[in-house]
This record gives sequence, C-alpha cells and structure tokens, in this order.
Amino acid sequence: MAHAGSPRDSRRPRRTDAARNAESLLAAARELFDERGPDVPLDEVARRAGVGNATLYRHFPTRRDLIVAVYADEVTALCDQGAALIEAESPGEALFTWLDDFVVHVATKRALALAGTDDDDQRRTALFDDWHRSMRSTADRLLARARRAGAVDAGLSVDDLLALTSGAAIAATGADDARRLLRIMRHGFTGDQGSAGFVG
Amino acid sequence: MAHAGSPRDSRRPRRTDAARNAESLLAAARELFDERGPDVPLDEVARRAGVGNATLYRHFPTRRDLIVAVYADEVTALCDQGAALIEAESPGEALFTWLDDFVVHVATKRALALAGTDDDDQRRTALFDDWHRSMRSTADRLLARARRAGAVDAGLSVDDLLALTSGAAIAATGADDARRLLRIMRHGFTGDQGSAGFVG
DNA sequence: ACCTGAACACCGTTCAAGT
DNA sequence: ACCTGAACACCGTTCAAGT
Repeated sequence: MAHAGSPRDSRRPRRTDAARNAESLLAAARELFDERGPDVPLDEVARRAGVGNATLYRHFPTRRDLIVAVYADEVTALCDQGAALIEAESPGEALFTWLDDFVVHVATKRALALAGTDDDDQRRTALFDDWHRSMRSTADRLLARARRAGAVDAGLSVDDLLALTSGAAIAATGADDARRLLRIMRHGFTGDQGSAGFVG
Repeated sequence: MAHAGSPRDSRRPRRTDAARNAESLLAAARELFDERGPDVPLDEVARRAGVGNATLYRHFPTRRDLIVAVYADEVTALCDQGAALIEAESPGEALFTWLDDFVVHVATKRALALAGTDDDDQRRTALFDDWHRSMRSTADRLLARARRAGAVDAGLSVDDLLALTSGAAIAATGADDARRLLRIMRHGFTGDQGSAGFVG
C-alpha cells in the first residue's frame, strides 16, 4: 500500500547514527506535540531528542515535514482500513464507515493540520497537501463503488467529498462532533432520506 | 443592528489624536492584509500608519483584535443583509441566499480566519469566536423561519449549520468553490431532493 | 492620557568548525 | 557524510522617557 510521508528513499544506505537521530527526533516530536501542541519550538524537539538543532533541519527541513513524518503511520493505517472496506457487502456503508474514521482522524489532528499551513500556500492545510494523495485514492475507490450501487449522488466528486468532509472535521469541536456533522452532511440540510430506498 | 468587533465603548471621549491613530492603523492594516497576507509584521502596520509600534498594541492588544476591527463593517453588512432577507417570500430561499453570501465572506477571509486562531484556544477560528454571536443570531432567525416552512430538516441546529457551512468555506479553494460546496451540502451526499416537494 | 522608539525575549534558520 | 552549537535575523511585546 503506497502511503504519503515515508521519508528517505535514497539509494545508498544511511549512516546508523543518522537513522537513530531521525528516530529520536520523531519520538521527541510525537511526545511534545501531545504535551504542548503543534507550535512547540523546534529547538526543544531537538533538545529532547538529544541532538543539535541543525540536525533536526537536516532531517526535516520544515515543521510540516516533521508533522507529516510523525503521523505517517496513522495515515497508512487509515488507507489500509479503506482497502479492507472495499470488499464490504454494502458499498454505501463501506464508504461512510471509512469517512467516519477519516473525520475522527482529521478532527483529532486538527491543530496540527492548521499549524502545517505554509506561508506561500495558504490555501491548503498540511493534511490536504501531503496526505491527500493516498487519502484521495482510497476515497476514490470507495466512492466509485458506492456510486455504482446508487448510494451516493452520481455527480459527487472525490475532491468535493473530501473537501466537505475534512472541512466539517476542522470546524468541529472534537471527534464526536465531527462524526455527528458527517451524518448530517450525508443526507443534507433538507433532511430528505427518501427516494433512494434500500440500495447497496 | 448589534454587531461584533466594534471597539471602544468607554465613557469619556477619546483624544482626537488617539482616534486619528486608530483610523490610520485600520487603514494601513487593511492595505497590508490585502497586499501581503494576514501574517504581515505588526511593526510594518505601525510604520505605514505613521505611528509607533507600541501605539498599535495600545489600540489593538492582539493581532486578532486588529483583524476583527478591520472586517467589522463587512460583518455588519452581512447581518443587515440577513435582516432584510427575513421578509423574503420563500423562507428556504432566503436562508440559502444568506448562506451563499456567508460562505463567500468566509472563503474570502479564509487566511485571516485561520491566522486569528489563538494559541490557548486552538479550537476556534477568529470568525467563530468574535463574529460568531452576530452571525449566529442572524442565521438563527432565518433558520427558524425556514424550518417552520419545512424547507430544512427539523433537527438541524444553528450551530451545526454554521459549523458545516464555514467548514466548507474554509476547505474550499475560493469563493466559487465554496458556493458550489454549499449547494452540494444543501441536499447531501445522497443527492435526494425528492420527498419534501415544493415547500416554502 | 497618550505617544515614542529602543530594549528585550523568543524562535526559526544558517554556517563554520568539528568527527 | 553527518553532527554540533553558536551566530544571525526577525518579530512580538514591554517599558522608561517624553508631550
């Protein structure tokens, strides 16, 4: 399963101390993001990891790179979960089950997603930029199957689906709120649930 | 019409130089936000306004206060627009016409909304904190009327409506995109538009 | 009462010197 | 090839001194 955020695919092997330092930095960043939020000084991450600050910049040129690396595993898990759901009996339920996991993921990392916005590209959050590709392909397959089953509107694109879903997750006050907002969006403000009947 | 962001309701009158400085700062901030984005150095705002930097802090203690003051007029206009729409023939169309203006407003100020997030309260954007009250009461009246007309789901709350709507606006790539996403949300992912019939 | 600009603190980024 | 920590630059905030 291809996933975003996997660092380093260079040819020759990396020196063992460099590999160890990268791991220490990731562990320190994970801890400090939890403890003090996504704006924690990068020097502090380096200090806790026991390396010089410039070493952090060598491995992770921007704060965003660090954030993405820290949560790469979780994104991979989410995509794997989506791959498993592609076999589920009900294509409609499969899609919305995955979206449910997705909004929880985004809502939980909300602060990090916003902190990862770059100055030059203020239109996109870190989630939408770096993790978007793998998320998008996962969502795309689930959506296509749900569409064939008639469980979603034929005109709904993946991009719109993901934009709306992550927008709701970012606007939500927490994971539970995000899941509730997703349920509302599924049937719309008008609340119509009729005509489509029991599909899938 | 009560609105957010109106500065200064102190008793005794303000010295004329203080009033002039506040105006200069607002004008300079408006220009620089347009030219260089919401992260422009505050010292630069003060310099363009022709005042000392500490004067800026006296009038607007946080960057957020400055942002809110700059866009207070626009928020007021949006609320007035909502007040006018409360008389419209179709309650459902009135609500969605206003929401259409609302998403354009939020999408246009998207970067500012995100820049206004505080460190201590990372759950809310500036829009949701400072302009929320007046927006909320406007939306509330339009929603109540639309609900009585059966144009929206009976269980839809103002808070959920505004959370979803502004979330879509923030996730959108621009004003046009935001309007499109609003239309999708209105009827939901399932695309059902049936059962409710021609209400309003 | 309000203004000023310099001083201070903090943090991201770079770089010369090491191994 | 990689690491180090000090130096640099930038910006928000405060404060002593002015009017």
